[in-house]
Amino acid sequence: MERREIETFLALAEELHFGRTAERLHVSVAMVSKSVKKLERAVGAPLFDRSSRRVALTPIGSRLYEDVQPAYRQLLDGFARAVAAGRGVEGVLRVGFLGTAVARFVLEVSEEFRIRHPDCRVELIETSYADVAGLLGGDAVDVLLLAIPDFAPDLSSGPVLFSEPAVLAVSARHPFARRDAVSLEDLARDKVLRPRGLTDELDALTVPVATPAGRPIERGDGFSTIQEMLALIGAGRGVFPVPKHASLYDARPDVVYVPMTDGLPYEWRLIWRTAGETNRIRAFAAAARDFVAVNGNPLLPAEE
Amino acid sequence: MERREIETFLALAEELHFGRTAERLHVSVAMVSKSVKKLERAVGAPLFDRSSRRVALTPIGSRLYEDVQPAYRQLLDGFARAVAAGRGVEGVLRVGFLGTAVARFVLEVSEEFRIRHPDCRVELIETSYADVAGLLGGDAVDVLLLAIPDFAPDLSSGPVLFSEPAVLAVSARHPFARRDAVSLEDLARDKVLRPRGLTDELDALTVPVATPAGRPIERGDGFSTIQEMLALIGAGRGVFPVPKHASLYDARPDVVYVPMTDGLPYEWRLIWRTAGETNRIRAFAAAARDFVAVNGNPLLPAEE
DNA sequence: TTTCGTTACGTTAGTCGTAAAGATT
DNA sequence: AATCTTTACGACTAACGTAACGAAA
Repeated sequence: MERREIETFLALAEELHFGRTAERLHVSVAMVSKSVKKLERAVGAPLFDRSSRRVALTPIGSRLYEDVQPAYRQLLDGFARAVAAGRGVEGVLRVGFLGTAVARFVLEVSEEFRIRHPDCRVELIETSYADVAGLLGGDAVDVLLLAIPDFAPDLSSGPVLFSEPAVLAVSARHPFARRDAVSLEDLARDKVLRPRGLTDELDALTVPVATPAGRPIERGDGFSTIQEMLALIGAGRGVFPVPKHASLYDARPDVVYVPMTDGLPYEWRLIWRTAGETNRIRAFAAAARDFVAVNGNPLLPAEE
Repeated sequence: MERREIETFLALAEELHFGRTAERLHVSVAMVSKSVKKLERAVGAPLFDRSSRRVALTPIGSRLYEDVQPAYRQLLDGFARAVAAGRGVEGVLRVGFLGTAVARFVLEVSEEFRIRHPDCRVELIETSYADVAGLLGGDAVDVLLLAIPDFAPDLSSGPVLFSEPAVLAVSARHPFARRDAVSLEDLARDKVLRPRGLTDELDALTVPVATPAGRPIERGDGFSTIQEMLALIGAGRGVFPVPKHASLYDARPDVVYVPMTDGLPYEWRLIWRTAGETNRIRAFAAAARDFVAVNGNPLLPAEE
């Protein structure tokens, strides 16, 4: 009972003519004959009553058709649905991002993506630090724009889309506020705020746990949103390294952004579950790659 | 989406382990890997999230399983039903016969058949001449015990089970009644009764339409049952050739059976629709063949 | 180091189309 | 004679297992 035999049986049961069946299936007439014969051999009884003038279903063949036709249809439907979800660039793609600033980038890439693939709707989902791991693991978003390198073995990431130096957000009254630059080493002199809900591992990837010289970098209050973080900074409760674009998008009188000399650069890339990779994701990643190839870092002024 | 791929997918979705899946399907682990990969390639997305330590369904894989599992089950059920109807010797076999005398033979063969195939019920259906063509053509019986050679191109027949000479049933007051024998030539001197509902072709096969010398053999009144035929004979309304065993089983004072010198012998065999041939039929034919090989003609006294 | 999934490769079996044959009207 | 199904045969593909390899704990 192979797929080809079933398809041949169903087609012949409908056409009742070997020639037309062969044409419909794009195979030779000989193959139709052989496939039917093989199925009949497997069943142990003729399925068609045929002469060179007439082709008709036997009672057993008729019963088999009634049973198999809907089941096979259902099978094809299920398969088609899986293909649409996997290969087809249609349906819905859920793109997560972190912070309102990058929303602009995601929006512009989505615009390009929508032009290329009009059948695929894009849902933009702003997420908090706490959800970074949860969202991807829990199948709440398909792809996430992050500046954190691969942090889990079952995740894949696209190429670096754009890179930014780190700046340190400090209170306007903080001693650092008057300096031209700070280094990682300086982080040991204050407390670094901590995004709430992040695993220790992820937190360490965002901000090192020790300075290059080996001094521990202490963690301070937790926060859930960017705004909350900035409020804590303004109140002098600690410092936090952010990508440079934040100095443009999140300017506040009580917060100063000081360039970091040796902070890890923020390398933005798309991240998705390896096991959940689909054509939609590949297409979105391609659109993002192509977008930055033309426009460069969309969050910072073009460099001369 | 081949059968093997579907089975592998379903088995792996249930086992979540390549080794056990391979064992269950009696294939190598390599084949499981390749089949799954091929299906994933066709779908365009991973169906399993797997490492050397863990195998889990992806959302797309999970959805595909939900869709495919019941459909495939239904497909197998339909196929199994066809196999049971065709290859399996189980279910019901409807055996038709003509005249109560041969019922004894059919009964004894059924007895043997039942011993060989306890899962198959046998239904005995006595039929009238009128139904011979209709019963077989209309799927009312599966196999029929007849003494008429192949009369339709889409019918098959087994070997001759037993053979009997023809005798002519005549009225006890008929001139033939005192003769030791009659010939086909004599049939032109009276009217031959005609089974009702028989096609001309079938009627001609039962009783020739002309004598060897070319004189027409006229047909008389019609009858539907053997008893009716005998009543007409007794009343002197005509004659009718019957197999010799009728002289033993249907003896009546007003009817005399005269041996025919050149009548076609009655060659009893099983007949069935070629397109409806099943293992049940083959098995019943085999039982009948074996029965007569041991017992000879069960309707006549054993010859010395 | 063990367990488990993947890749490589050579053998084997089966698929397929062309063309000739057989059957039916 | 024309139409339609079946059989024969040769080229080719892919299915399969063994064994080596790679990754994970």
